[in-house]
Amino acid sequence: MTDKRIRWIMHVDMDAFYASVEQRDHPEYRGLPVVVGAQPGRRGVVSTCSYEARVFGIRSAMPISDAYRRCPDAVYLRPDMPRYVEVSRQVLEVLADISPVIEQVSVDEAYLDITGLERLYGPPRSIGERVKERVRERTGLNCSVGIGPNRLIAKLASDYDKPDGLTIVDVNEVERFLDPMPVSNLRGVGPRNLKTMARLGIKTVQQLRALPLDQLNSYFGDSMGESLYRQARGVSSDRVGEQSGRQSLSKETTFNEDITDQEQLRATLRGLAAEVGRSLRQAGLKGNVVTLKLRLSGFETHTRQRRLSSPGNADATLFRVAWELFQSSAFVRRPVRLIGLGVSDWSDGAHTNLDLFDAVEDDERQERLYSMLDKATERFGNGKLSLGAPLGKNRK
DNA sequence: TCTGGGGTCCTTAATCTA
DNA sequence: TCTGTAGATTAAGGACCC
Repeated sequence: MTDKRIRWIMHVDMDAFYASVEQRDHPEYRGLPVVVGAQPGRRGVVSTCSYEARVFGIRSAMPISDAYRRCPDAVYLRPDMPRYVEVSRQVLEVLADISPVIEQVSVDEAYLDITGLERLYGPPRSIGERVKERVRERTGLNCSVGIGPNRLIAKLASDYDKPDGLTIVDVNEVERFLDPMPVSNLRGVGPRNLKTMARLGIKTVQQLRALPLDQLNSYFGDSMGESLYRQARGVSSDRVGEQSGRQSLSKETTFNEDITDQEQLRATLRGLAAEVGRSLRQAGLKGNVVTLKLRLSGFETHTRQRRLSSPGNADATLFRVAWELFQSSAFVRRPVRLIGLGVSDWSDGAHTNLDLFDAVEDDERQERLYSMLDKATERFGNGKLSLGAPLGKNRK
């Protein structure tokens, strides 16, 4: 039997998280516009900025050059992720003390299922106040809290009154809460879908709700159509803590100027392969698919991927495949703005003797082994080579 | 005009396979 | 053996999120 009780879901969102941590740790920054993100003068965007910086029109995801133009005297800082992760861990400890059903969705936000905690802590508002107070005591930082019957409403509620807000939406108030809201607040409504909405004359959730499902499907596709239909009615999952784990792992880098130098690209890709390889090994993961990402001048983006003959996480393997993808692409002589390397489709633990190759630490020797294998494959074909598990059959 | 990095999920077209 | 087809898988691109 499924539990049909109305649930109370809480969403906790740290206010201007990175910037607030910096202001907490550096009293001299308090009261000043603080911008955390790329270094001014280089390519990049704003990660987070303090509320003082927002007065100048600076926002997350804004090009750093734009932010600098708006406020050259702001404090510009590079993100210090290890410190933010540490503070995030402290916040999570506080939340775990309140409810055992908890799900961290990013470094600065989390969902809690607080259903049934009323007997312990009082009504939802008291629980929200308790969370805010405890987080402030433990970290010295403010957060915004939203509480509602499901994840969507909780999240919109925490956004509703920022910073330092606490918004509770009862199940009977959901539609009234949603009605005046701009559709851009809904999940999946970015610049593109917003344009389509504008063409249809839809600005608010109330207007969106007037559209029948088949019409939404025809404008936005079946999947997005259904999602919008449900969101407009305040319908969403109330499950907390069912994370599916990571699906891919990648590293990428943007050059300060577009480059064509093959040696520099090769060296960068080798570095990325080493970083991805290290992260994979730390996580105990091996992937079946290697993806090369290229962004050319003009922001033209392409990916090329190849399935490995056996799951891998060795630096040299990742580099070799990615470099081959690059060289066999039509982009070899084009100026490159960004290059990235990713790995996905985790193996279920199947092993082949190719693992022996991957275990060879010396990159040059490993590449020689692989080139010998490639030549042998050319001459005899995969089927004739005895390499343990059948090649290309390691899929789930 | 300018658009990072690291992800997820969806759509579509091409290709493989029963 | 050839051919057509439907469904699954793969590859690429894109929208979006934090």
